[in-house]
Amino acid sequence: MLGITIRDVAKRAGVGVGTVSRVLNNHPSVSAATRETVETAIAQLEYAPSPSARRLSSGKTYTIAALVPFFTLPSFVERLQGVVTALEDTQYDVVIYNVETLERRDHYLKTLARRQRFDGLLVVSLPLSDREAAFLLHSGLPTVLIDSDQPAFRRVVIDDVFGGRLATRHLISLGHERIAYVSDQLGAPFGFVAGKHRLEGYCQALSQANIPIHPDYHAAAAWHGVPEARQAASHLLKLSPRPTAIFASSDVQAMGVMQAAQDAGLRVPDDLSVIGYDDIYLAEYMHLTTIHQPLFTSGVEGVALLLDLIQQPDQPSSAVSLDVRLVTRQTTAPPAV
Amino acid sequence: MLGITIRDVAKRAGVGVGTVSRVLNNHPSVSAATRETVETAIAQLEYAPSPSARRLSSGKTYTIAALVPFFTLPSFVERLQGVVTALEDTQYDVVIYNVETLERRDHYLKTLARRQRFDGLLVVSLPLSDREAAFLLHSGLPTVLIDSDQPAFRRVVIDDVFGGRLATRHLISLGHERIAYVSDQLGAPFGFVAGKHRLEGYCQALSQANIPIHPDYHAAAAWHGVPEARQAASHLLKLSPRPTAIFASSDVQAMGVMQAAQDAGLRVPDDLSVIGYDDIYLAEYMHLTTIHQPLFTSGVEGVALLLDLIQQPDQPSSAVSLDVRLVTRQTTAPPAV
DNA sequence: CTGTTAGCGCTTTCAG
DNA sequence: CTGAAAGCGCTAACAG
Repeated sequence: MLGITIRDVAKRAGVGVGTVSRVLNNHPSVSAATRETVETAIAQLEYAPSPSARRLSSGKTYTIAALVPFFTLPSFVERLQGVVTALEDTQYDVVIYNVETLERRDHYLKTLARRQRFDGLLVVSLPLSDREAAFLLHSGLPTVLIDSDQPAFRRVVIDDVFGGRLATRHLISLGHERIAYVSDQLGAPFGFVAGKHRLEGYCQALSQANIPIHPDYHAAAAWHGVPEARQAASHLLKLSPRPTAIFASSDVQAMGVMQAAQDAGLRVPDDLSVIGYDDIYLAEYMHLTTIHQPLFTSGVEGVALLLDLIQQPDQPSSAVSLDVRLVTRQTTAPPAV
Repeated sequence: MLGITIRDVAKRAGVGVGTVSRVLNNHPSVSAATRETVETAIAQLEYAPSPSARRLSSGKTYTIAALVPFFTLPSFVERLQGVVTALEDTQYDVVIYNVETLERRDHYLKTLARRQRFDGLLVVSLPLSDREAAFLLHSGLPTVLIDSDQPAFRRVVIDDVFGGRLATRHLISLGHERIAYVSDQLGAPFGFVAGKHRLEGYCQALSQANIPIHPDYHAAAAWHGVPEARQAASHLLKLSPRPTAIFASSDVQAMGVMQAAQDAGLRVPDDLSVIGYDDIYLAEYMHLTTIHQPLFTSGVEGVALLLDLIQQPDQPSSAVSLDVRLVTRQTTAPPAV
């Protein structure tokens, strides 16, 4: 099995290497009989083609790269799982690059596009500056964006403004007026825009209901984690008048908010309503009311776009928009009277 | 930049391609002056060597494969993050294979070892049968096991029997005697042994404390998820006498247990103590008392072993054992009197 | 439909 | 210390 080459197979089958290559690649112009012979030889020899040789010769790598920020955050993991799963039945491998700092992002963006390391690139949830976008485009590496909205690319997008509106409207419909919002740093340092968009939706919903927007009711947590959101929410809960509901811009942050509520001796949803965003796997366990967005599916769709783009590189950019929806569980209720 | 080969660099620098290759690979026998010249040429031409060509020629792929079950379960993700992070500053890429069915496991095990697709393989948390072990060993692919204890391999192991003892002892020391255990199916279908080992430790601790082991107090959940553990725990909580404490064999399952407690109107830790296992990121948020095991670190250590093994393939098998420890939070307390 | 041949771009002896 | 040359194993014309 080791050291067996296409030449051995050719000899054994009594054909030329070209023919073996053709059956390997399902080329139509091989007679059934010949194909049969060759396949037998392949089986007998337990031959497996060398990926390296195939890559060099064909110029294709059968590998795509996925650039993912904060690998461990549940929402990114669920997207990534969609990617990995969608690629399972294809001939493509996926190599993962985890981005936790700006340096790494820049480093990867710069190096991944060089030479024929990959047939395609999937950028997950990472906003691209115009410069980076131009660079990638110019590099010729087929690239698809998931959860990132650069018009020059094929991409999978989610309407976070709408999601933010949905969340806030739900709270309003319950009778809340003092509604606070916990987000990340609104873009710094990676330029994530989801938090900003959800804020926008939040403001829209408030305005439409003629509820004044209270800047103090927006707290930006230092990071995307639980403890940071907890701290931000604690601050909010000390305000007077105290908000009766908090919209957290992610489910993970909603967990921090619920912790803060507990710290303050407030019961959810009796004393405080909490709504999250994402609907990660654990949200159900938390009984968390949240905005569901198709995380897994976004990965699957991204792969579909990319494979298509690899086949036909010169396609116009376009966006596939995925829907969000409200999932009502047990952390929201009408405000106490 | 595209289409620039080593030959162009050689011409530009006025040297042979061999010399360029040598500076590319930091071969010692290149004069400082020549190296300088070549490096300048490389920079001017913005040359980047073709990985495909390099692979074919050298027989090395600079890529390792990671086989991971249930990609999305937090404990596996944290191990994987250790792997990805440890590989960041090396020249190795990692491609991920997610295993959710026996078929996929067998498929991957069989195909990954064929030909020079990878320089090494990392098997995470997947027990290997003797047949599979023999197959991998025979294939010659350098393989390291993380959280799996096949003596024929280099591996990173965790003493789950000890961890189980630790958890149970903690409960006993608090005064509990009616201690139940929630696990997965004890091995089926993948043969995971962690649940079994933790059970063993549980039994040991009980015996040492002269507490009789009550078979009814062990419930095997249908899967590793929250709802399954919830159901298993619900069953336990209907027993009489009812257990005063439950040891869940993972933090995710502990969440299900806490849900079941809530369902039954029981307060944690007042009416029921709960201890988990793993200490995943969210455990702290849950205020969950648990057994900490070094998940991230196990990935890092596994990579170290593998890179070492790739350098020197003929090393004896050996195990690196990582420590577990008790982390006391707020879900355990003395039983109500 | 199929055999032959020329590379793909790099690494690595082998001389010198 | 360095240049020339022989592959690595496969794909893709090009003949036939």
